[in-house]
Amino acid sequence: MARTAAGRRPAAKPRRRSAADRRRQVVAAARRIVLREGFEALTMRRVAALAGVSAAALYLYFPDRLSLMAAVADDLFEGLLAAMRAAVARAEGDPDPRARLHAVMTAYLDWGLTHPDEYRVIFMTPITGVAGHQPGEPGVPAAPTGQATFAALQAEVARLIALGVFRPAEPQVVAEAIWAAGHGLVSLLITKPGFPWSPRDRLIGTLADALCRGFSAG
Amino acid sequence: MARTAAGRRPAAKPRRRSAADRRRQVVAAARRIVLREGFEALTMRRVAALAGVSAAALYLYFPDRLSLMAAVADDLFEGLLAAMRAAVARAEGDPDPRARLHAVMTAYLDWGLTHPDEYRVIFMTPITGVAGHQPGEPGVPAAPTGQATFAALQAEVARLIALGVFRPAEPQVVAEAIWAAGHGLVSLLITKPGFPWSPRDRLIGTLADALCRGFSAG
DNA sequence: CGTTCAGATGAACGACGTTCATATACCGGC
DNA sequence: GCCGGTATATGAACGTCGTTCATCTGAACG
Repeated sequence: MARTAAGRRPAAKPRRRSAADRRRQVVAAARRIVLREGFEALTMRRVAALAGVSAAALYLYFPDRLSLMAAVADDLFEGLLAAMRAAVARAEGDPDPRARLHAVMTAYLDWGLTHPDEYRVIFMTPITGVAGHQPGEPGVPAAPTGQATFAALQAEVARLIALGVFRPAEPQVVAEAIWAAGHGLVSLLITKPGFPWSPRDRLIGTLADALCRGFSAG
Repeated sequence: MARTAAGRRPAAKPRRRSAADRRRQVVAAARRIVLREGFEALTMRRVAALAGVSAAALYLYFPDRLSLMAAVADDLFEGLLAAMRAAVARAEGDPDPRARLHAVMTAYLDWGLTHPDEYRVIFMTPITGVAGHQPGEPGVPAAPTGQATFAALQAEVARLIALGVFRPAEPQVVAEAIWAAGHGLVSLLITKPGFPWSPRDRLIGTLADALCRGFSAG
């Protein structure tokens, strides 16, 4: 009953707001919650309240909470993708081809560490029923923006291999390994802040250098 | 009201079990739940029921749910530590010093992938209030067994550096990077089972080889 | 104007973590 | 042997969560 005046029904052109628009509006509200109140506040009731809808209405657009979070993740992915693209563009003219990969990696790590709540939504949201889950049958549909982000990394790796800078290998596997290593660093720093970590800069540099060296030819 | 006959009050010798024993009993019940019903079932009420106590009684031994989970994590850590020790012992006589590290790494990865629920308790339990958390001020006390596990990895790295197999570096940083990379692989495979991953064996081998090569001298 | 029907709602359900007044069982002092 | 004090455990309760459902509403169509 809170703000029905604005939210209940847009009087004039009522059905001009399609279901897809409503969906977007809900996702936008959810994103605002993550940004302003953090990961823990990402709740169906909270999202509904901020979107000016009842909690039950969310289930008209998303079958359950995990699907909503998947949509939010896809939305938040754009921030990460933009940061990585910007880093690549910045390193565009660098003569060392490795610098591009290094830029992509550090951009990923920096973004994750400066946006921990968003990172948790995107990459650390647990999947229900891990034990009985079948790989290859996604419980939640994959996010297109996320696929684009991984594709960018994979393309970067493929280029390095084609140039002979990296030793011959399947770009897919190498990209997955690099992604996993970076994700491990970010997620561990987020999940275990009490561990006596070495300085972050040193940690990031050590891991990025080791991976570059490890995949390099020669 | 279910099984009060057996659980409500142990009539005969109630106080012969000291507080520490009670704590252990609760942790044992929690571990059984993780093993038999999975991570999602690790609930205060469920643990209490299996331990034959009321839910409120848990708060006599643990200030909150996260502290209970920390104790469970320390308990589960022994399984991982044993697996890693066994792998090291198996590779004891190998002439290649890198083989020991390789054994430790693959033991870690294998254990995590074959015990996803336990792995989630140990390494993927989210910390409350990430946003405002101060690194260095642990929200939950560190698990001694966990420290021992990391120390084993660090010692392995230090030995490789001392032997000149690895290039000179601080063992602490290198061990952290290796741990992070391995954790990333395990946690991503657990959290994103829908992603079109390369075969696990190939993934594990690629990452382990790249890290070994990346930190090696020469 | 009357009917139909998708869209939205409030209330409710069961489960969760956590708290609290209450009751019980033990233990030292008489 | 009894008694009061104290630690220990409890059931009930609070507020919140995800989710479901009968009900209502208001636009669209004849």
